[in-house]
Amino acid sequence: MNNSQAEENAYDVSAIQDKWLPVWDELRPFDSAKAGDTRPKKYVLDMFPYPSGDLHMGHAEAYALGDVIARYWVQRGFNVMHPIGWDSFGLPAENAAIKRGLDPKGWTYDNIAQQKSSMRRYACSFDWDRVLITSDPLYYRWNQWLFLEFYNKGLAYRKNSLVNWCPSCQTVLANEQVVQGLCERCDSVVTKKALTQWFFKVTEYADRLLDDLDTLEGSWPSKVLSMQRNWIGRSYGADVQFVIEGRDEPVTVYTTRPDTLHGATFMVVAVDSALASELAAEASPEVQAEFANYLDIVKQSNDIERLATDREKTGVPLGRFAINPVNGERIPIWAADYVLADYGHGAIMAVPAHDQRDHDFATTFDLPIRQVLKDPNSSEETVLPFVGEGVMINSGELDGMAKSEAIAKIIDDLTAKGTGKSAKNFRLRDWLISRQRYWGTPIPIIHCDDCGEVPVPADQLPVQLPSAEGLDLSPKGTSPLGGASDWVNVSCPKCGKAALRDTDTMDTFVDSSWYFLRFLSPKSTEFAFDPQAAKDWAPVDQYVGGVTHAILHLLYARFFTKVLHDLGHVDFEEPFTRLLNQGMVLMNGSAMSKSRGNLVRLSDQLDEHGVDAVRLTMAFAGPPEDDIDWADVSPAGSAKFLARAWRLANDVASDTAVDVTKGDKAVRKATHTFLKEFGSNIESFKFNVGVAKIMELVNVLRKAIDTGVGAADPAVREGAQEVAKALSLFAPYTAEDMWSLLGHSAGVALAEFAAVDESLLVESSITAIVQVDGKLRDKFDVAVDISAEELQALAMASAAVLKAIGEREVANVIVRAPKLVNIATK
RNA sequence: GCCCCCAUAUCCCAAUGGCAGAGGAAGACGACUUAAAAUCGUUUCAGUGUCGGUUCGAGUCCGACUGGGGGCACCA
Repeated sequence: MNNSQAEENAYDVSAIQDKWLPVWDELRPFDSAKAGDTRPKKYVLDMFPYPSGDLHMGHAEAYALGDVIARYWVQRGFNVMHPIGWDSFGLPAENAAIKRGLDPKGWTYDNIAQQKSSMRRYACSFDWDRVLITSDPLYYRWNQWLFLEFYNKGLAYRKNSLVNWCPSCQTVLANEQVVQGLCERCDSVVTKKALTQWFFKVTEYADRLLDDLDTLEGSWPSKVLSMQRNWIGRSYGADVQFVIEGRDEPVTVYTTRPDTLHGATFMVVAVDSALASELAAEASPEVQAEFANYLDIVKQSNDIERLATDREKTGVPLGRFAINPVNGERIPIWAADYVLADYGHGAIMAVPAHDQRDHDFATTFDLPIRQVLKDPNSSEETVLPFVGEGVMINSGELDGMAKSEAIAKIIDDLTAKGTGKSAKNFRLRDWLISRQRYWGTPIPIIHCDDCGEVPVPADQLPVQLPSAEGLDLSPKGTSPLGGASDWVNVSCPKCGKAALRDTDTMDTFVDSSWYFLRFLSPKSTEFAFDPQAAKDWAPVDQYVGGVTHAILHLLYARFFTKVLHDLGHVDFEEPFTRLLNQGMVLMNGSAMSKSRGNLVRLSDQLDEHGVDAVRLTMAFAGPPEDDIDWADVSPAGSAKFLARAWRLANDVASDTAVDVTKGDKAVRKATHTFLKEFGSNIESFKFNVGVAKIMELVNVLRKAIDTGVGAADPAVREGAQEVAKALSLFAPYTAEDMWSLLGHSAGVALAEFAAVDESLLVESSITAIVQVDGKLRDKFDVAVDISAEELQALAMASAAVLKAIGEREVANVIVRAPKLVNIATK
């Protein structure tokens, strides 16, 4: 193209990008803290990124979709807070630093700068005055403050227990970070190690975390709700006490099936529990030796082996006996690894006739099996184990009862005798938060020989991370901070004697559990977050992020919010009112990730198609929660459409001052039909449908210009303006340039949509359809206010309809005036 | 093993229980062009995974099945 006229009329992606970025930097359309802003407030939040490199296709999708929502509400007249930050502590920075011999800090902040610059180019509608970086002392100081708030409430505590240990990362892991027995980060087989570690008492909030999910029904994806429910895993049953021969204290077991108590023929305790060791210690030397040997074998196995479903049951008898409280029967006690030490009481009553695992165990070791339920629907002998609903047998006065009746009765009896009570248990465990690594928030506790655990006084916060210089960061099972002797050795805040800092750092999920509150006042040195700002803005109205965080992050953030509520810091109990989970971006069916290689590079896509086309493609590909296979979509097609839309603005031949209400009615109707539907499409996350509606309107306007009312008709200007505004959600550069071509000053992102003129949408006639037995037989135009009788008469007069009815007798006529008549025949 | 979600044209996807097609991609044809690209226009393409049920009427609701995806899983 060498003709200057043609150049002026060409849609030039990179020129448009270069033109508008600096203008926006000046205009700052997304500042949310302007003095005197009276617009209603809305808080839209995208999950903040981990700065592991430049932005990738996954970020591009997430931020494109978050932007659609944030920009939409701005153009609906809201003051939208849409902040961004970086979740910048964590192992990848540390591992990269070790590999390259760099400070994790340098690597992290370089990546942040890179991502920030890419976000600017990507035209994210972030409020750049509200940035936070979790590895800044300004931020993590408040992690420490929160830790101490939790500590003072008894919600942060240290205990020695068997914990998940990743031998490769050389650190402990939370339960949530162990996936199928593997480390979620490096896929190493996780082992168990007895260590003294810090925990947050999530279990104290288990009931509320579960019950309050009901309040999110309809506002969060049902998938996330069910994943959280599964994870918390509440079950109801009973605690039952068994007297142990030769032991003063009885042993309590938890069961969900107290109705089967008469069928308990042995007891099993977790081999790695303190109870098992204690019981074995009083047994014969042979038993002790056998037990010790078995415990050794179990300790050497890992979860992968332990969880293998087809594995044969193992265990050893402890030579001890328990007394069944309902029938006085003497039953043997075994130790086995299929019973978990940290669930319930680490001991079970085994009912082999009605539990698959107990049945397997009894079969393996030839233990007695007693049936106490029979299948009421089968006259034949019940196949054991029978776990369905049945009728009680062999159970004394319970005989003949149904399950629920028997459960109620036995709990009453046990309670009366003081040998049991109803109980519930959770799958959820307390959250292990200490990590033996460098790049994280130091735990603000000092250990003193005399005073024990001493919290760092509030006025001494933050406990700053010492410089990585001179520290050996390589994983060795204890925190690298232990090597910073100047840092570790302090005097006790209580007694002044020599004491040591806690050298562990916090799980980075602590950082992300409350960051949405920090955005309210990200620079405050006075508060973690400004309480007044929390009243004004929080909770988050719309949260956007990947389903990968369905359990971990979202559960922890909910927990934090509830604790903060109970501590009086916030007046709400759920952090995220609405949640949108976007899918993943795939290439030919494969996930793109750092470990598997980024099959498609975002920067290449942006260079090739432009920012707008990539963003539009993300929104148009399909429902946001579905995965996008990049091989199935067409960013080139998006670019083509954007050029087509842009040319409309270029073609409009009327003035900004023109009275659009004088425009062509049919074109105006198309525009206002669009306006009516577009908003609800966006609000219900049907972005793909919203884009299709824009395309439809563009097609109408194209036709109007080329072969219809012409480029000068005011209705064409009106339509083109609304196209520019709507396109601003998806393709901000193109939209801004269109807005400029249409004669407006910069800032289409702040231009509110026109109000729908309902009078344009009123139809005078409509196409009525006539079905015979549900099949379409005729259609004709009728007045919208036609009566049912008239419409039926018209339908019955139709030759096509009469032919379809033929000789049959009409049984029923359904009339839904003015749209439909259905004639049912016999 | 238990629980949840999904299945529409060659592909990606639309369709308050009421005409299966909004939109896009790919394909074909035409206009413009010396030609191509770009652009504009026209156009082809399925009865909705299978079986059964509810209904005047089912892609949509219910049940079973098949296929795909996801969650939980030795949690007593």
